[in-house]
Amino acid sequence: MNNKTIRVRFAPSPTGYLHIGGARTALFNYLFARGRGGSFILRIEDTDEVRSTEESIRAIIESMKWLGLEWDEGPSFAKSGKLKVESEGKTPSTFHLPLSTPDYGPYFQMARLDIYKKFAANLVENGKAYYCGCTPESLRKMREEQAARKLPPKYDGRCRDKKHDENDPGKIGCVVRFKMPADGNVEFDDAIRGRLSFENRLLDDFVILKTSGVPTYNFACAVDDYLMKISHVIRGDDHLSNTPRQMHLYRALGIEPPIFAHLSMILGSDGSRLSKRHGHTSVLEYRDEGYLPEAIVNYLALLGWATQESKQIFAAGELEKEFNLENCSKSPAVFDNQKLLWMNMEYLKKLRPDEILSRAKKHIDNAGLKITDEIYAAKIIGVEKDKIKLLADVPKILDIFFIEDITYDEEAVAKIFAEPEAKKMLAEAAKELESAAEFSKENLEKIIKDFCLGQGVKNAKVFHPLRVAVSGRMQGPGIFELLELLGKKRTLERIARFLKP
RNA sequence: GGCGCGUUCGUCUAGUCCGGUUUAGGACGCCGCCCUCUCAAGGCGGAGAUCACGGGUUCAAAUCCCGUACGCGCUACCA
Repeated sequence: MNNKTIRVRFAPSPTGYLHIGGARTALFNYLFARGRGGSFILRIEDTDEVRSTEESIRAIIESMKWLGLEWDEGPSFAKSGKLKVESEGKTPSTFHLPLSTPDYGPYFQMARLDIYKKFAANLVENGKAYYCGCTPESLRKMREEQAARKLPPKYDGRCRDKKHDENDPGKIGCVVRFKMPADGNVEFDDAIRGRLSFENRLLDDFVILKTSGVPTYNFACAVDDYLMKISHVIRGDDHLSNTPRQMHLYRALGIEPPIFAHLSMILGSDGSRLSKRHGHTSVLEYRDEGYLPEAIVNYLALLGWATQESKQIFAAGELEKEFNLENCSKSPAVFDNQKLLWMNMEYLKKLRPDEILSRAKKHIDNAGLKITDEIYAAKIIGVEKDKIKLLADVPKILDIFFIEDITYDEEAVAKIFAEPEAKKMLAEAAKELESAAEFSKENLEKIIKDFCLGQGVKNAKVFHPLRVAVSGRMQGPGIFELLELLGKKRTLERIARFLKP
C-alpha cells in the first residue's frame, strides 16, 4: 500500500454548483495527493443525462480553481483553449473552460462511453452480466408486489437466463444488469472506518448500462477508477453502501480494488443535511460574499479532520504535509458559519493593506465605488484592517473617503445632536481646526483635547459630533486618524455643509 | 421495512486502537473585566461535556463487550 503510487480523484456529478460538502471531499483528495507526491484527478461524472448541465461543469471548475485545487492531468486542450470532448451526451463537443491556465481538462465520462460498453460486453460474454428488457412499469409492479408482501424491494432476476444472441433485436431497449452472487459476503477495509462487511443476498442485480448505452454511476465509477489507476477512493459517506456493488464489479472484472476511505457528511445547524435553508452552500457564493479561498480551505480541512494538538490555523503548505486519513472523523460535522468568519478574519489579518485592496477589487466595483487613489485607499485599509471580516466590507470602510456626498445615519445624527449645544460645540471646534497649521493626527489630538479642556466638556462631547458631521456615522477609525485621512479641506467642508441649515 | 454507518462542551474536535498520567485538553461562539472618542481588534479571566442511554467485564471504563434509543445514508435505467 505504501509503495503504491498515490492517485486520487474528485468525481462530482454536474447536476448543480459545487457545494461545501463536495469542496471538502475535493480538498481532502487534493491534500492527500499533494502531501504524498501523488496525482489528483478531476473526473466529471456526467452520466445523468437529464440532470447534467454545462453550467454546473463551469461552476465546478471555477470553484476548484478559486479554491486552488488544481488537478494534475486530463485530456489535452486544443490551443484555442477548448476542450475536445467526443460526446454523445449533453456535454458539449467543445467546451470552454471558465479560466485559462492548465491546457488539460478534467475527464468527462460522457466522452468515454465506448469504454464502458466494452467492459459491459465483456461481462456479458463471461456470463457475469445479462441483458434485461423489463419495462419501468413491470419493475414498478414487481416492487409494489414485494412491498405488499413486506419483502425488501429488489430486482428478482427474471431476465437472468433469457437468451440474447448478438443479433437479437430484442437487445435493443434492454439494459445490462450485473449478476450478483446470491450468497456470501463482501468485505473490505475502509481507511477511515475499518473493516466493513455486507451480505450479498441483500444486493440485487443492479443496472450497469442503461437503455441509452450510458453507464450507471457504480459501473462507470469502478471502470474509471481502475483505468485511471486510482489508488485511494476518498469520497462521501453517502457512497458507503455503493462500495459492495463496486467490489463485486472489481471481482467480476478480475481487478484489484482501490483503497476506500469514506468521509463523514457535513450537516446544517439543525443536524440535517446541509442545504439552502442553512445559508450558503455553494463555494462560489462564499467567494461572492468576500471570503478568502485560503480561509475556506483551512476551515473545510477542520470539518472532519484534526491534528492531535487540535491546531487551528495552518500556514501555506502545512495542510498538505499534516493531512492524513487516519485522523479523519467518522461522525458527521455541523457547518459553523461563525467559525468560518473568524477564520476568514485571521487570514485577512495576514494580508498587507495593498493586498486586501487588490483582492477586494470586485467587491469595490460591485458596490459602485471608484477608487481614484490606491495608495490612499491602502492607507485607509491599514488603519481599518481589524474591522474587515469579509472582502465585501472593504468598500464599506472606503466609501466615506471616496464619496463627497456622504449619507448620514439618521439615528446617529439624532442621538449625537440631541442636545442643542452639540452643534455649537461642533462649530467652535471647527474654528480650532481651521487654524491648525499641521493637520496630523498628533497635532489634531492636541488641538481638540485642549479645546475640550478649555470648554470644560468631556472629550466625547466633541469627538462624537465631529465624527458624525464628517463621516455620517458612529463607527470608524479613531477621530484624529479620521480627520487626518480626510485632510483639512474636506474636513472643514463637511462640517460646514453639515452645519448649514 | 431491510442493510450499513455514526453518537465527547451550543458547534468543530483531542483523548478511544495499547483501560489508570483526565479535576476530560484545544478552538469558535457566549459571559465578565481591562484598553477606549465610536465600531472593531487585542489582553486577562469565566461558565460550559455525569463522554447518547442501559447493562456487563475489571481493583479501575470516555476508553473493552452486549443491548437499546436517536440521527444519517443506501435500498432508481440519480450520482
